[in-house]
Amino acid sequence: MTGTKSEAAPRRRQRRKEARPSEIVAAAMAVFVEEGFGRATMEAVARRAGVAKGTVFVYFPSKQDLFRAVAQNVLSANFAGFEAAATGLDRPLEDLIPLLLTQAARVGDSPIASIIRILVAEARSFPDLAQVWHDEVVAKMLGLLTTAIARAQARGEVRAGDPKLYAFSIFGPMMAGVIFREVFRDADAELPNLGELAAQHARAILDGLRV
Amino acid sequence: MTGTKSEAAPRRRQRRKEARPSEIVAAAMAVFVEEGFGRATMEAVARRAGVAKGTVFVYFPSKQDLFRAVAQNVLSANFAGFEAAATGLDRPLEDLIPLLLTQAARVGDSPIASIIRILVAEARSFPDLAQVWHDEVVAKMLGLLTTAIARAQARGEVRAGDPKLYAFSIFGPMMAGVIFREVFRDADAELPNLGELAAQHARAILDGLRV
DNA sequence: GCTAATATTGACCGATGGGTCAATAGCATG
DNA sequence: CATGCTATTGACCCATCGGTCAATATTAGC
Repeated sequence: MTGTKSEAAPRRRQRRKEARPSEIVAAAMAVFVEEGFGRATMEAVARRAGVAKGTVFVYFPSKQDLFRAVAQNVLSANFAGFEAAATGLDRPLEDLIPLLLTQAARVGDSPIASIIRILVAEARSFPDLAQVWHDEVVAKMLGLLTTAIARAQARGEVRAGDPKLYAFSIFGPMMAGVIFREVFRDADAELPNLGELAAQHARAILDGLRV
Repeated sequence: MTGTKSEAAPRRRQRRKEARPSEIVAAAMAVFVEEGFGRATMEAVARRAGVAKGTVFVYFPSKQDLFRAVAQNVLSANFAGFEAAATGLDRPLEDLIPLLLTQAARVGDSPIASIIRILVAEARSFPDLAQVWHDEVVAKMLGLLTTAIARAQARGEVRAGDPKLYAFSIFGPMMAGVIFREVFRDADAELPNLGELAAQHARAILDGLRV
């Protein structure tokens, strides 16, 4: 920022109305991931986006709105595949569960994990965001899985029990693993390998659910 | 807070050096639980403790230190029982797992759940706290469980596989349930019953782990 | 080029809240 | 009751940061 006499010295201003929002959202995601919501500043977001602070407020009326946009963006971009992946609700759980858990394992190293952490942290401060997140992502996935389990029960493949709670039995360890890695990434801790966890847990829980 | 003409109107000041720290920690816990770390103010903590803001700073040099004290207090108070409960490492997993999961279910409605949420949220901001939490609580419990599983494997009761990852298979769903309830408590969502989850998951995962 | 329209800027504002400290009130001691 | 010690107070300080807006640079149209 200081020294080095300015490299290439491009125009200081540039009007690119179309590109701004996505650029700002991308910058905001990076800052939120690094700093969390509380410590992240709009100034930092602006700097990262190569833009003045005022510009950010032109496109996003408040910090909360910006955060909403980031969350929306990340979630829609990365969870879209899930629904498609699980369309075959009637396929045997032997196929569905490993598929879902492998998908979940990929989440571990993506920005989604950080966004999830922040959402967990700030759910109380953004009740409506928590609601949207629940309705658009969590309830859908949970519903999908629950339905698949219920059908497997109807086919006599899975033991009796509340299918919704079985859904927790299935994805819970992955969620725990993702959060564990998020929280203790910088601590001196042995982090679980999510791929192995997915494979091993899939085998165990499948056997456990059988009649 | 206003009105009602002041009840009992006791002395405005009172010197109780011994009692202050614990009172302040208790008040801080309530405020942190309600507001989260970011939104909690030292003023609110002081008011809740029936004390001036300056007094809080006499006993806790900074907001971070206060938070540290709260976390330390909650964790040590409530997780002490776990170790004792799991002393019988060689008891069959059929006993140990339901015991642990039932314990975990109790966590769901205690302040621990909120503190855990905040710790998850702020782990990046308090690296040393995350380290302590890991070393004092998480690693211990995980180690206990891992050892128990490894011994069960040695006895031929549990299938092959990484015992540490099996530990995630066991407690992961409970953690997911606790966090789910924390995050969506105020959302329009159906919250899982932790007691039922503990019982049902214990049965399923025990069967799944068998050779 | 000239001009109108507007995207962009960054200095500025006001509120918030962590942290300080000189003054003060309660207590112990003789 | 006087006195010294100190626990307690709350007014104050000031850095931070979300948010505003009049000025300005850039672009498009003619």
